[in-house]
Amino acid sequence: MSNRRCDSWKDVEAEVLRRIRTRVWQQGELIPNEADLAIEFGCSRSTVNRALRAVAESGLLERKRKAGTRVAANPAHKADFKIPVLRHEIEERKQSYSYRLIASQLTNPPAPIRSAMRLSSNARALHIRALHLADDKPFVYEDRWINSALLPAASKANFTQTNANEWLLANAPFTTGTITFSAVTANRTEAKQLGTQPKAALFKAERITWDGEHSITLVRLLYAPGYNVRMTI
Amino acid sequence: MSNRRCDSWKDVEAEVLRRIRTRVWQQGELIPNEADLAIEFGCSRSTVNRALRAVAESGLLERKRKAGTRVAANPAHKADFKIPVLRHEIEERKQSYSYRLIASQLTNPPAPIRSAMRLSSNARALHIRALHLADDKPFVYEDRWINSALLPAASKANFTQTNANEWLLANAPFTTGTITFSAVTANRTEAKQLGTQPKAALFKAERITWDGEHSITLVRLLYAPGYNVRMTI
DNA sequence: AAGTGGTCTAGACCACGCG
DNA sequence: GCGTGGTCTAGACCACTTA
Repeated sequence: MSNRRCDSWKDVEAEVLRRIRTRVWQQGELIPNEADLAIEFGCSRSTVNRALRAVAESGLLERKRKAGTRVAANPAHKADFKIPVLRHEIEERKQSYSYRLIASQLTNPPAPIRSAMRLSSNARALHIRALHLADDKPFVYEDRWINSALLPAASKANFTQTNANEWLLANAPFTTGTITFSAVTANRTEAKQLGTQPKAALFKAERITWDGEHSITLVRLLYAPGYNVRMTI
Repeated sequence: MSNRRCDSWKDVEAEVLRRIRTRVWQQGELIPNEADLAIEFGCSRSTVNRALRAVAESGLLERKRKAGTRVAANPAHKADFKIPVLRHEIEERKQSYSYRLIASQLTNPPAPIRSAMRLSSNARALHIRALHLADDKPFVYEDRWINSALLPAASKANFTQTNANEWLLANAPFTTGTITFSAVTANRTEAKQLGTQPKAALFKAERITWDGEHSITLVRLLYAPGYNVRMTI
């Protein structure tokens, strides 16, 4: 029982996970400190530390200096979500991707947009509407604003060929931001573009990205009926 | 330019991120190896390693043995999503949480459910329908199946007092699974329960969790109109 | 074959936060 | 105060992958 040799941090991690799952270590309970575990597992404290940190990151352990490490009382389930590039998402389904620009104009955004993007009241932004198609059927309706003060080149880009998302990936990568999912009812324009009935339930993803204090883009994506987002816990 | 002292791995990480953002290191470009960076930053290779691993986990760097480390060509934006416990989500909005059990019965699930949960055709499962309320207004309609073969205790649990999610957290923690978001149109029953109009667009979250090869629970949550899920990129 | 990241070690010091 | 986890170091060996 005592000589559980673990030669790598993954071994330690696996053994720790086993003890949590089988409740050798109960929920909320304090587990031995790193030094003792290092002795028990026959490895160095660094190795134990690496393993415990990994498990803690997944939410199953809570660690505090001096207080020690305990099994999470209610394990915060986390899911990891990778934001897909539309083209890839469609091609992964073995459908052909295409793209159609509907409109593109430099204009003063309405107040809610200005506010969300922290733009001054007289600022201008590039307003783009476009359609992404899978096998020539409407897949996503995109309504986007780009902060043209921050990205003047955007006004000159040709968005009939390149879609805005991919242009931004190449020209303004490495951003932070938030993404919001919700369900909305299609209005007449949206329904028409997506080829569905008005009042259809649509999945909506809204994303705003930042370069430090400056907003880069605010985009609303409306997905054709039947779409879903899947994440692994 | 050369003597960028970095005393901690967070310093190194910050400097690396700065170089990526300001394009000192271009997209797709190979960056110096760990040993060289350690010299440049005046720290040990372990410290550099720790920092680069952290950045790579966030998707901005791609690392391969022998091939070296390069700035990601198209930075896979990842978002981290923590699955909220309904009670906490509501209480964080400073609303009062309450819960109402609608029905609970042990029965043979329909084929799609059996298939998703990998249950045999004659298996029985606990079918629960319930309502979660915020300030006494319907917030979420829950339709859940619990694998009673795996969790016989569930059949005896009193789900009029404790909601199923919290019961499962206490009795079947540490699971894996998938979660799916979509938009649906409310049917008559759902609309009635949530106090909305039929055909309203509702946000739906469907989650299935596993204990190894055995399904534990399949739950469908329908949120009252206006709900959204937010994640940080 | 050789260079790169991946990992382990033993030891050290430190920062936090409980009592 | 003092035990805990957090981190850094210098050195070593290994595993993978490309050239």
